[in-house]
Amino acid sequence: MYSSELVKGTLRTIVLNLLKENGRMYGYEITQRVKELTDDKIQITEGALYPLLHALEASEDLETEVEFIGKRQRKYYRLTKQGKQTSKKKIDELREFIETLQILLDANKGTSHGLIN
Amino acid sequence: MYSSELVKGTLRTIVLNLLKENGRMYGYEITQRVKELTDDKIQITEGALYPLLHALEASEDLETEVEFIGKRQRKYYRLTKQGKQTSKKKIDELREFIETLQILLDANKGTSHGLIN
DNA sequence: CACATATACATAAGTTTCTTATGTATATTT
DNA sequence: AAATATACATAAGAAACTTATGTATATGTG
Repeated sequence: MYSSELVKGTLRTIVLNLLKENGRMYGYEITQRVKELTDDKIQITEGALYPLLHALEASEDLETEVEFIGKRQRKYYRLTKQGKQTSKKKIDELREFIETLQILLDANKGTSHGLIN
Repeated sequence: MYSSELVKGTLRTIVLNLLKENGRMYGYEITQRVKELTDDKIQITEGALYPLLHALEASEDLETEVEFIGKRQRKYYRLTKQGKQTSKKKIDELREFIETLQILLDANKGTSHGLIN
């Protein structure tokens, strides 16, 4: 499990990316998919996910349709047209950010500093 | 510039890594170094940095020595023995987290989903 | 068939960690 | 001399979580 501060900033992008790749998903499915894909290393809590989904719906990046499995309700989310743009922007930003982080982490490697320990 | 939510979770690790690579640095120097290394894409604000440095000193991951350049004070920070362990742990965690993110971002690429748009 | 676990949603209080604003002071450049 | 850069610091407010709690249906197990 990663420290929660790390996951914090990337949750929104992770969700947008999943929806981009999968067309539509419901909340519980998202939590399970992330668990699977990350081998339990990232676990999205419901208290973080549901408010985020509601916010993305309110900003019109997501739209919903409710279905019933027996008597139990499922709320499916999918990207709106605007949401597809948002998701692309966020995903590109995250990829660039990762590159920048790697530059930072590798800076000064190969100098006399930091080689011991 | 990256959205602040992205930078949020990584600030502590970035600072610990810089100190690991550079031996000792003072606050203002850290802000400038990060600006340089990231080509202005990450700018650490003083309101974020100084409280963080104080917290890392309180937790005994950092120790300080004050020097004077003329009449102006500089407060140098360096990793303690414990801080070196903390920094290694945090840096390793960040590297792993980046790998996990890349798995997530590349999941489902190559299926029929997500190829259009 | 009772009980535990899994599925599925939701919200609220509290915490952490930043942003934004402000303050103080010295040094350098124009 | 005035603006900008260097150098520290703190405080109020905002954002985005965690943790706890609540409701309800469905499924597996001894």
